[in-house]
Amino acid sequence: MQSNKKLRMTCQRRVILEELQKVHSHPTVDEIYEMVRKRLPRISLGTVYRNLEILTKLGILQKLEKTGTHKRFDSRLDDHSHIRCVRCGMLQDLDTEPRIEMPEALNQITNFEVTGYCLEYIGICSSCSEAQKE
Amino acid sequence: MQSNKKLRMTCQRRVILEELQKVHSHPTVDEIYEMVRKRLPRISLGTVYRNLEILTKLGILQKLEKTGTHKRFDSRLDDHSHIRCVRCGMLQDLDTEPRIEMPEALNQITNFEVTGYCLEYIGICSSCSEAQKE
DNA sequence: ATAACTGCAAACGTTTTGCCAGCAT
DNA sequence: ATGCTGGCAAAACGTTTGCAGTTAT
Repeated sequence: MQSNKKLRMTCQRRVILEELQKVHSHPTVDEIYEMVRKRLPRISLGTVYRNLEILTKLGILQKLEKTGTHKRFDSRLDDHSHIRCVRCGMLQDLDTEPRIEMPEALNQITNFEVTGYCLEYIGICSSCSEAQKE
Repeated sequence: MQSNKKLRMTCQRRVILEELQKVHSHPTVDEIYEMVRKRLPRISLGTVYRNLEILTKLGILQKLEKTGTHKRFDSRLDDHSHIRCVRCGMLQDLDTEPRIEMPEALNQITNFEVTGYCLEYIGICSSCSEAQKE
């Protein structure tokens, strides 16, 4: 799984990582870019994207929103869970509903009006893991 | 919450809805466009987007991937949950981890190699609900 | 010398928008 | 007549990529 490329902890890479470790929010790439630019004014957005991707592949960062970039719509209206293949992006309904702690306590804890949830299991679907064996 | 516009159930709107109700997968907009185009060859992609959005606002459809379009990265590596404000998009960690049914049974049920999950509660954060009152 | 890396700008794919004509009320 | 709507094309947006020059080994 590990790449065989040699990795250099360049200044840009280190600063991106440090800035991301500094905050507990989950900044978007643009926000990260702005944070990093205060220390490295000449860094480019492309470099930020590239390094975030590399650091994620190395397991040093985690990408949130594993969910794809395409919008998807559902005629089923209740909260229900999905499972997504990280390889091919396939998304399917989960029929057995996992038990989710009811959000009532959450309202207090988080100070949100919690209106629903969005649970996706992530994994590798059978056809992708078949394909891998070839 | 309901808009005060008059809604016409036009042909395009109806076909989009019907096609979406026909399938149990969660097609992307592009896929929906192709499905609808078989019945209405002259429909435009913009119309599909507009109507999906309208039908969602009316509560007839549900938008999956409520999660934003921006990539976000996290230096925390464990699976942990988040809560997102649907108004302002703010995303924050959830400290109290809800109990998620362990994915072991899931492997069998879904035929996936389940590797993790992604749980987001959705709601309205306190500053947004304050702002609303004004 | 080689390979990894950066900045820049262009390209890309998805989604949104402005405009005008058409249609229902 | 009014106002919601659709088709089209252009714009906008976030992200990725190609290239040429730089840096570390």
